[in-house]
Amino acid sequence: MNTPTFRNWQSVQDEVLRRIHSREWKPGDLIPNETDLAQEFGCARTTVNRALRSLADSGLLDRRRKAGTRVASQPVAKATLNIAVIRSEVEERGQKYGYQLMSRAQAVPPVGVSAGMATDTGQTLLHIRALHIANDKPYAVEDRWINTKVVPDALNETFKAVSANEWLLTHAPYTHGEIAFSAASASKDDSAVLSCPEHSALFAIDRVTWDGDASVTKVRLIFAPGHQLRTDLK
Amino acid sequence: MNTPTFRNWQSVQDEVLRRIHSREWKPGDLIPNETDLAQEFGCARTTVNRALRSLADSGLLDRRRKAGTRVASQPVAKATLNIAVIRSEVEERGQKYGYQLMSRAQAVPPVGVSAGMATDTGQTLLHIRALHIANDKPYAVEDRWINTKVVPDALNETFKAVSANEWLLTHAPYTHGEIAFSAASASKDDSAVLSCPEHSALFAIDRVTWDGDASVTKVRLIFAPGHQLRTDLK
DNA sequence: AATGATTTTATGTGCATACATAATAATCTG
DNA sequence: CAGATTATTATGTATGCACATAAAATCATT
Repeated sequence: MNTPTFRNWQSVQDEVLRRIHSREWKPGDLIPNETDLAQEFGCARTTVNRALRSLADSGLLDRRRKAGTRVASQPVAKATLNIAVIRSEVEERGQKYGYQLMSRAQAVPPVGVSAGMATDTGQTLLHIRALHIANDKPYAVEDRWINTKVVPDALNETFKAVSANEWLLTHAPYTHGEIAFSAASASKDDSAVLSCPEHSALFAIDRVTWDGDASVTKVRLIFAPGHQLRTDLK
Repeated sequence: MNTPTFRNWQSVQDEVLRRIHSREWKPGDLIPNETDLAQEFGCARTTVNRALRSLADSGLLDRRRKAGTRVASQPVAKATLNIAVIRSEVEERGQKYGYQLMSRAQAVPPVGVSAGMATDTGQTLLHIRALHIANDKPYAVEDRWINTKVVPDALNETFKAVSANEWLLTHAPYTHGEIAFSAASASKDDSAVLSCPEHSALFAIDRVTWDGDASVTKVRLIFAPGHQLRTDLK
């Protein structure tokens, strides 16, 4: 009986996955090199490379030049979160989106913020507080500082109709950023805005984005009780 | 003056990124097709393809056959979380890892669990509760149900020395899973184990993994107060 | 004008080949 | 024998070419 041929990289990937999964290739095992696999599968090495590279990207294989390819002994599960605009996020749940600006002011931020944004301690930033609403119920509070040295146009925007969350995406490009997820206890203010008991456990996202070595914005999103951030695991 | 040539896909990618970032190509814009870019950059179309495909993977470009490639109008930021074994997670922070099994029993789970795992309502599962410790302080509580129909070997394992978190990774492969992050209020039990006030806001991770259409395990991890899950944004 | 068939076009992929690069293994040298 | 040098090897990538495929655009037909 002959080995069937694998004509495309997807099917090669599937076969490799099958072998890993069936424990034919166990975690930590060295698998055959690309040339041998190509011969076995009846395809070009390029095709095998594509399949294996993709699996390595997703953390299932460890590859090193000369050392070869082995099945990851601790397959690091990678969960990819799509951080979308809040309006899209709400609408994707089939809910009606609403938005309300709570405050907008230029101010010198607390040191925690200026430190996180690497701005001068005395530098004035634009401070926005707003509420995102889903089906007429509070969804999340946005507390944001904008570096107007980097995004001067923000000063001409009222943020009454369009949220800073959305406006910045299309008006202020960024090169990279950091994001952190945590749990926060509802402050008196939070509880009032989100209409929940004080000290409720709330899900929080903190994010800072950068344009090169200058910070663009720092935002904290605090979600209404019960909020979950979910995704698939591969 | 001549356009410099871009000899590898990384530099092509960098150049494309530069153009997007400099707003030469704005969100929503259609960019030149691969053939034209290849000519402009002085490289093969394959190379351009590699660069653009990679950018599309990371969500910065939208590509459709015949329709062409355009800059994503709402660049969905993708945050990739590496969900590692807790021990590695702790050790990577330079802290000493400790582990303690709290309970291990076969039991019929509450309906919430059997529903989430799609097991029969009456089916007995293996229930593990354990504490993960960092620098001698409580780090996270693990509350786990294991489907012994899928992983019978788990019945022969005491989980006294090795955590289920770790054991399962090397002994029970999975094909896919779901993961959710949320905030939880500390129960009386949680607060005792994690030595924190009752009703503290705690960060929680819920995860279910599957082997084909059978669930392998369902776990809830509740972290000590102040825990953050952080990653870079691209 | 609505419908359906056909053409065109941009991306998607496979292959053979060549060379680059990193990391290990083997060898040489003082 | 330690340390430096060189060879070997597996992956990484660039290229030209061919063909596949999805989807938009066009044309033909009713």
